[in-house]
Amino acid sequence: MTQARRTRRRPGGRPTMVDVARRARVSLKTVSRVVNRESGVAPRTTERVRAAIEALSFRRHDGAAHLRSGSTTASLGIVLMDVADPFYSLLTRAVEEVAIGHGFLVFAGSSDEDPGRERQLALALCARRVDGLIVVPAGTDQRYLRSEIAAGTPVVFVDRPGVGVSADAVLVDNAGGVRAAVAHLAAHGHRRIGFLGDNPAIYTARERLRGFTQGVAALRGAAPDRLIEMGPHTAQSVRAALVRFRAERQPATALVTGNNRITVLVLRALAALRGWHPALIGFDDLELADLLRPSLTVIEQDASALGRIAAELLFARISGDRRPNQRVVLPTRIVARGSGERTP
Amino acid sequence: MTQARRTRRRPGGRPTMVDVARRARVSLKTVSRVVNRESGVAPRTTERVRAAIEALSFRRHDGAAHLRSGSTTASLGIVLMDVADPFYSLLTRAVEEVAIGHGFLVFAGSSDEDPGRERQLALALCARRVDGLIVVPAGTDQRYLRSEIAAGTPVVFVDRPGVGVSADAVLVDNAGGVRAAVAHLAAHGHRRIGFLGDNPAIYTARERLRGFTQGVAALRGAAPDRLIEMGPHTAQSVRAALVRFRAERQPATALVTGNNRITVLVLRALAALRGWHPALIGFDDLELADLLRPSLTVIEQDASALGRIAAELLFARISGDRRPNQRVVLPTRIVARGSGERTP
DNA sequence: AAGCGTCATGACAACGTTGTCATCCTGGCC
DNA sequence: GGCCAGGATGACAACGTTGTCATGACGCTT
Repeated sequence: MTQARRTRRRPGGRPTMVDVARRARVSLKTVSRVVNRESGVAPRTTERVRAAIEALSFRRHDGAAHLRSGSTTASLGIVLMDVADPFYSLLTRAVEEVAIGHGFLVFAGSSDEDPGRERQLALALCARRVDGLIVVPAGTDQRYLRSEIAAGTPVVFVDRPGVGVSADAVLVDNAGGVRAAVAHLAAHGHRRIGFLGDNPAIYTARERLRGFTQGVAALRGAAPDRLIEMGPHTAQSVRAALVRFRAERQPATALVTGNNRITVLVLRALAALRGWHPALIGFDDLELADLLRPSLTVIEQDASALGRIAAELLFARISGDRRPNQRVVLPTRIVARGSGERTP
Repeated sequence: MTQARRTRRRPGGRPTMVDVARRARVSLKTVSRVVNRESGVAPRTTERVRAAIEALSFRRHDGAAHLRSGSTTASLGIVLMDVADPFYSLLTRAVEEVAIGHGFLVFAGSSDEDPGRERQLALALCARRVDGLIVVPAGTDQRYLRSEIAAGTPVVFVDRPGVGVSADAVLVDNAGGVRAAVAHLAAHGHRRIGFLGDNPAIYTARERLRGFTQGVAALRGAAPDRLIEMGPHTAQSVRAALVRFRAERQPATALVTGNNRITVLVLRALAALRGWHPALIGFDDLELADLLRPSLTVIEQDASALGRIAAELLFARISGDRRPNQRVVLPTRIVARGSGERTP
């Protein structure tokens, strides 16, 4: 009964290897061996330990194991703009898929474009000793990651490059995508093309604007300056921009939108603004794009590939890859469905 | 120079409190006090320690701190079907929002409707000693969570109830939503209503089917049995079902779909199957639903509220709430936009 | 001058686990 | 019978941190 009392673990707490050891009448170390499937434990002993583990529903404390062995925490951190945004949720899923394949778990957090929150999240993840970090930069300064990288936590930037740190980056050819969209519209006879972009503080918004400017510059006789309206956008700002684009001496006959959210706002505004039907190409695909009338032509970017490649790069770094930092740029693709093929 | 050698930490590793202590010429404990903002450290000492922390870019190892103090790991786990599914990504975001408010981070993982993966993920999260678990059950048996709950890790089921365990659950009134949809269609004159549901192995699919059966039973003279087709669905199976529904002696004049994915498949199939325009109500909203023609009437469920309430319940448990297990059921709402108001 | 309270600081153990090394037992060999 | 190889097992330290308690210095009271 003394034995019984010693065996009883404090209620509410979880059993430890010591509890298991007592119950199986072996030493702590033998339990450790069984748990870690080390060789050199007699079958009968293994059996006893297994039974004790089962009876107490013991589960090893991974954190303690990691602390002692100094090995990996088998976890990744990912800081992105918004887990609920379809683009980033696809990206996250792809990262998770790769992580699971390596037996890793994923900590995810949304920065909401707030540089402070980005930093706070990233550093909190480092404090938990994640083995690697995937970051969609929100701020314009990632120097705070320098020491983490120096300390051995690899970082891969995705969708946008990090600033002030040298690390890998996996990006999309934003400018090229918009250039192609402009060329596509031009091929269908458009010369007056409007652009509604996101907040130019965001890298991708700047790049897409750059692509637009380049694309339009390549067209003879197209002067776009007045047909550009950068965000952040609301239903009102989009509507106002469209009204303006239409009221121009030579109204816009086609539009390019800088991201999903803006595309949706434009579609709604156009529906309300009856009687004007400019051609339209949106950046990034939408679930129901093919079911709209006319169905929506888009610049497709592969969020899954972005996440997958970033994760693979990260795992390469985690397993010791010391090659110079890479910058991978994924192509985009125009998916022609109708809205981009209307003629002026 | 002996000092210098002793101060130098092994390259690649992260500095520890001992390293900081040596550099600041104080004891380990004093560093701990400064890091944790404990009172009773002289300003000059605090300053020296701060400087050393800065110089070494020391960051506390949260895992070690948790291990020693036995306190919370300040992390939550969430196991759901698919992070990339808009419904679940909204839910995840809501959970994350509540978690951030408590200073917690979130581990997320997708089960993909695989019971084995659900179990593996959930137990892996427990092995990391998350302070609480939010689970969307994929399998039909969550008994494996009993010991975890007993050991003090609270679990909240969301979207679907757990089986074989007593724990809180936050659900949606699936049956009620579909009943309301059927009533809505009936009010517009429909008596021949078809239902395309998901795999009946899934709780929500069963509940929605139940609501459909109840709703139709409440209509005089409506005999639906032949107008039900459960999944899992593909483009082909949906098309076949629609062809059948239309070929009936009394063809269906209205449809209810059991989830987003099926709604989209039905919309595509109907677009291809020209000339037939049944009324349609889909379960769960879609981003562009209002931009379709006719725009889509849906049974709206509040994924954010689901996640928020589940997380709040979980935090209540984490902070010691011992009230009996709760089952919260959130209402749904019919959002009438056009497709559900067509007359036969 | 002795005594005492307060403040700043440090020594040491402990959290749950794993790595290193020592010990013990068994059986085979000479 | 003595010796040794090798297998099974355990004792102990250590991972990086925090809680407990002890220590020493200082200033104040009597």
